[in-house]
Amino acid sequence: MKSIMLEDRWRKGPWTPQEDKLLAEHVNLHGGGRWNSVSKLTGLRRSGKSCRLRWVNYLRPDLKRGKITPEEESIILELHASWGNRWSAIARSLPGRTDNDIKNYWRTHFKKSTSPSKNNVEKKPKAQLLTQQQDEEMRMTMTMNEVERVAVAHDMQQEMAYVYPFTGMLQGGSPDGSISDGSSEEEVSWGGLWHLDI
DNA sequence: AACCAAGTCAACCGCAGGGGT
DNA sequence: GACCCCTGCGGTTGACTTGGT
Repeated sequence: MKSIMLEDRWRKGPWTPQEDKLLAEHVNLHGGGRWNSVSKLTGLRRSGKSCRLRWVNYLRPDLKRGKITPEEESIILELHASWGNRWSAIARSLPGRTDNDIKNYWRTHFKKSTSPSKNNVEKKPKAQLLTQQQDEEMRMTMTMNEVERVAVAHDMQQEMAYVYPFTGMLQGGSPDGSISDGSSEEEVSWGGLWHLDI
């Protein structure tokens, strides 16, 4: 019985706009981290893990939406060749993209056609991976060709365009003072899936 | 128009590592 | 030093969408 109640403690499945709003407001007020306390402080019936994932993969204001560009794709290819499936590390080199984005992209675009390079990517102690990662990051910044530099600069511009509407919402609410009134374009990107009540 | 396969994406799970006690 | 808790990561799954027949 008790285990059933414990399992029942956390809600699962797609997030509702209300939950998103609560989480975004909480992170806006208190910052990220301490995810396990989020449910207590907000009343959300979501695990800390779930909250963190939702924030990182969807609500974060600096997220870039839309398709992976050819420039980003080439960066992914290069970094994956060096690092293998270190998605979070690769994501750090692609501002606005999450490890989940990249992982999904890789799976759908490359996994079938090319077997991932496993050079340098055998299981290694984390510390070793970190040093290698730092080396690679250094190398990336030094060897990034001109096309990629332009691409990154371009991405930064695009990113700003994405960021501001969202940060505006998160930091002070949307111009009309609400997360969504259901009529804004934002509502579209907030997902048609979620129009279900808790 | 209906069906099916492939593609896409959000979310969950299990594990490992780090920090605090 | 051992233990516990929290966080982050990578793998996987399942629902939904899109495109082809």
